Formats: sequence, C-alpha cells, structure tokens
Amino acid sequence: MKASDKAYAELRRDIVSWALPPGTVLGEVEQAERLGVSRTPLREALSRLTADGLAVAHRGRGVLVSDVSLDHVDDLFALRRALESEAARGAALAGRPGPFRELAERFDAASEALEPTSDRNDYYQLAGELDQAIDESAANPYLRQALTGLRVHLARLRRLSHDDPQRLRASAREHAQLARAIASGDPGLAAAATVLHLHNSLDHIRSHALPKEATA
Amino acid sequence: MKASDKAYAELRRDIVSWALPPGTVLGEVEQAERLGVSRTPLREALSRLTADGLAVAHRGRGVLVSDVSLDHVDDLFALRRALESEAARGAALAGRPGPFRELAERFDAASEALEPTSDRNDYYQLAGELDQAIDESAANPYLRQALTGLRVHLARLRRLSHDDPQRLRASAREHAQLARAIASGDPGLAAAATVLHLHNSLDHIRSHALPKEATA
DNA sequence: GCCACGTTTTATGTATACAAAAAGCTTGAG
DNA sequence: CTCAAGCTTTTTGTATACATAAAACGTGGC
Repeated sequence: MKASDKAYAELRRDIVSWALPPGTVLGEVEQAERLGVSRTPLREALSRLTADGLAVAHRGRGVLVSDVSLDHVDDLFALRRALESEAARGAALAGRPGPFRELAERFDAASEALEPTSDRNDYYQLAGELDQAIDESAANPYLRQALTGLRVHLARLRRLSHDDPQRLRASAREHAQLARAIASGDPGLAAAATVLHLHNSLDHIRSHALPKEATA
Repeated sequence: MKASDKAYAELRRDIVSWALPPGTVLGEVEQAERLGVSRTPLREALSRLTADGLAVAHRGRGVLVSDVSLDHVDDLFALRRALESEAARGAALAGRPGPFRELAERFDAASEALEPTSDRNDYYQLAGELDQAIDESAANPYLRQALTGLRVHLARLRRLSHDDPQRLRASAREHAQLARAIASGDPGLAAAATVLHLHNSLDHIRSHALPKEATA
C-alpha cells in the first residue's frame, strides 16, 4: 500500500471515530511523524481529506478537522433525502428483488432481537449492507460517489446523538419496509419509504441531541 | 496565488474546454514543464482533479482525462434531477422572490432575442446566474458543493450535442417558468419546473447527439 | 503601563534528488 | 512465427533540503 493511502486511511479513520475531534490542528510535520511517513504523502492525504470535507484549510494555521454540529444536520439531511430517494428509485427500477427480500427479513429479525445490551454496531453494519445493495442496484456511479462522500459526514454525526434501543427497533422496521418497497419494484413507494425513514431519523436526532460539545 | 492552485485552475480549464480531450495522458513531468511549476504542486493539482472526477488514476500509466460520453448522460441527469429539484425547493422556501422575478424577465427577453447568429455563451451565462441565485437562496453548503462538482461534468458534456437556437429558446422559456415558480414560493411547483426542464434538456441531448467522437 | 514595530520562530509551499515499480521492447528459444 | 522472459526505459512514489510567509513573542518607545 502506498504511504499516502495509508496516511489518508488512518487520518480518515481517526477523524470519523472522533479520535481527532473537530478543530484539531493537523500539522504536517506532527502528523507525518505520528504516522511514520514523509511530509509529501501526508500532504496528499490532507489534500484528499480537505476535498472530502473532513478537514478545512486554515490559512497560515495548517488544516483543521472540520466542524460537525447539529447546526448542519438539516442541510445534511436535505441532501441525503435527495440522494437516497433517487438511489431507492433506481434500485426499485432495476428489478432485482432477491437481495432486498432477504435483507428485509434480516431487518425483521433485527427489530425483534435488539436488546438494550446488544451491540449497535451489528445493526449499523446491516444498514450498511442495505445501502450497498441499493448502490449496486441503482448502478449510477455519480450518485454513488455523492452518497459515499455524504455518508462519511453522517458517520461522524452519530456521535452527537444518543441512540436508544427503541429508536433502533423502529429504524429496523423502517429499513425492512424500504427493502420490501424496492423488492416490489415500485420506485415511488421506495422513495416514499426513504423519505419517511429519513424524516423519523432526523426527528430523533434533533430531539435526542447531546449537549453541545463540538464548537471548533 | 499558489503554484498548485494555478496548476489546478489551468488544467481544469483545459479539460472543461476540451483543450485536453478525454483520454489524454497527464504525465507529471510533461504537465509540470508545460505549466511552469514543479512536480510537487502539480501532483496536488492532479489529486484534486481526480477527486473531482475530471481525471482518473491509471495505475502505472499516469492519470488520464476522464471519459465523457453519452453513455453516462442518463446517470448524470438522474443525479442532476435529484440535486436541482432539492435546490429549487430550498430556494422557493427561502422566500426571496425579488431576484427570481428579475431573472424571469431576463429569460423572457432572451427567449425572443435569441437569433441563429447570437452567441450562445451569453445564454449560458444567464443560466449560470440563475443557478447561482438558486444556490444562494437554498443556502445549503453540502448541496451546493455537490452541485458545483456536478456542473463541471455537465459543462464538458455540452460539446457532445448540437444546440440549435430553437432548443435554446424553449430552454429560456423553461428557465423563466422555473424562476417564476421559485418566486411564487411554491416548492412543489419549483421542483416540477426543474424536472420538466431537465427532462426536455436530456431529451434534446439524446436526439441531437453528435456522432461518437470520444471513446477514451 | 500600553501599544507598535521588529525579530524570531515555526509553519507551509516548492523544488529536486533518489528509489521503486510498472510498461514496453528486445531477444532468444521453441 | 509466436510466445515468454528479462532488460531497458519511463513513470510514479517518497524523502529531504530550501524558500517563504505568517504568527507569536519580545523589546523598545511613547
């Protein structure tokens, strides 16, 4: 693996996981030493992070890890609604119901199995599988790229809201319905299920927000 | 201006204007000499171009100017419809009818003034002003960034289709209607006007396509 | 005591030298 | 004549040295 790829992957992981919280200064020499690479590949990594919107250049002061706060959540979800509705439409039109029927059943199982003690990461992974299946069926590289860029921001946003098992169960039911809508081949229904799910999701985030902790 | 910014701006301009047609190999040393900068800033420029989708890395063979063909036009317009509908909705909800009423009148004038001899660039600039006004009123930085990235590809696509004055006049009328829909403050109407315009635009591109010339 | 200016320090921006990997070509054998 | 293996050439990837600009700090004047 190239050193620049390694630096990019590691920095990105640290940013998404909040190991490098918003506002952190990413000095070139400092990070180059930490990651064991030279400044040249690290610069390229920072360039890519900036293009992703995970970092912002701050003239004379290096690049900072970009801010994430609930102030942006409405804008983020407006874009998400536009993109994911389109993707769901495309997936429904693709006419490949098999994988979605299967995913719907797995979401059904998840909605009943979810306990307060269970690991939410399992659920996030299942949701990720549905996203991936939609992307593949929609088969639109431009849309896919836009969604990929968006999902990075959404992953960072998770840290800002409590997620209780009750909401996760409801979310699983909504996902199951979305999967079935796609399997049915009805693009309008698939888009509607998407819009509904995103509305509920945003609603939950707003009403269960953590006290402000990121102000960089 | 930084050398890397200069290299990026120049390369991007050349790619969009087809001075560097799809498939062109962008060798680092070659382009660095042509643009009068060193390899380091040029590399950064190529990195950004790749992130924009204007170039694709080709392992061992340098980066190539990315392909543009009518094969992608459907995907591109699907994304465009999703994004611009959302932007039009946002602009309508912003409740700032003034600029859009003015733009509508300018489009009215343009639809009558357009002669076979007139410069189409004037019209494209006017359309660009509407896009900008929509972006500003929608006031969603994430959406705006996605649209900016998309419009680069659309600008390159223009070269693939004849545009006759008749279609330009019709397009002007559609733009005028869109502007009025936004001015009226009705988000559903604004989205509908957008969808209709994009449908007609795509329809025209497909039926007036130039013979295949880009296959890289 | 406070403000402004200059110096110092530390950061990024650039260039170049070197290393490594990959593609294409040549050459040899089958 | 064809295929493959090895070499050559060209390309990218990395490191480091140097230039430059900005920011922080100290110092001097007011």
